[in-house]
Amino acid sequence: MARTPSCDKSGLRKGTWTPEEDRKLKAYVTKYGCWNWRQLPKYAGLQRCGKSCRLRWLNYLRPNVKRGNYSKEEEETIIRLHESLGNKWSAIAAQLPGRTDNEVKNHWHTNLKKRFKDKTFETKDNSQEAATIEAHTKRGRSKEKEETKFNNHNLQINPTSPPLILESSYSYSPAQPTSSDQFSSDNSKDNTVTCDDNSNKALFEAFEADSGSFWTEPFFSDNSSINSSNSLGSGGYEFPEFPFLCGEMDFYDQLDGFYF
DNA sequence: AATCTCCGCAACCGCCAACCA
DNA sequence: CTGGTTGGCGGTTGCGGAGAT
Repeated sequence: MARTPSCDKSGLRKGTWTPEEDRKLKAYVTKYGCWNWRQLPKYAGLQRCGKSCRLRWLNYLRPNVKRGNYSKEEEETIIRLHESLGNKWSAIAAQLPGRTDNEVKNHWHTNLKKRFKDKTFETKDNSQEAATIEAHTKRGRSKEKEETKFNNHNLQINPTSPPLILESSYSYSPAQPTSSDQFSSDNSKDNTVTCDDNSNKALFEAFEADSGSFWTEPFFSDNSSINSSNSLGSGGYEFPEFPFLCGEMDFYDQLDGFYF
């Protein structure tokens, strides 16, 4: 199912994430947010590249991520959006609360593609269009612009597609919160941590439920200049020296906004 | 029971765009 | 304007479980 753990030449681990790595990453991101994916593994005590951490968090550890068990409605949505957008998995996933682009993509390739292809041949008697779709799923990324062109055209001519509200998969929109959009992981740019109250609580509760030892197992036990004196920390928890006091908000302001 | 084949999916890779100094 | 850095995205890979032989 997953890749065998190994190391690359620079000593970074690759392959399957261990429960311990998951715990560290989840704990760190929950606590500090993802201020810089590149630097994060270093401070989280992980021997992973930043990209790997980001992917693991977004696709697996992030709160409210739904796994498996696609409903009929979800599958229809994927098919319909794919028909209009093409392989814009992040855009499609944004319309499916709790689903990630990677999972939508996998589900498409493993389940829906065949079904969609069959359906296209059966209902439309439009083999040329189906062939085009089939072809563009086989083409590589170099043909992306061509695909976009194709899909934009398709979007315009498809009267059954409702207006799409495209948004970042992970951005939090106060006006239209969804379960997948409540938590903003993209705060590297403005150095803010945004999250609504309910998801804060859910996030923390979920986190506490499956990593109860976190508060007594620090990332680093040395050089801690910050002791956990906030409302959630138990006595004795030590944080690493905080590497990023950012912009207008300091770290504890962020934490306040993050948790409650 | 052993071996083979297929398939699902987690994770990696490379490219691109945005951002910043 | 330019070059470096970073995050995001989509395509692809390959491990390992499940079913077939």
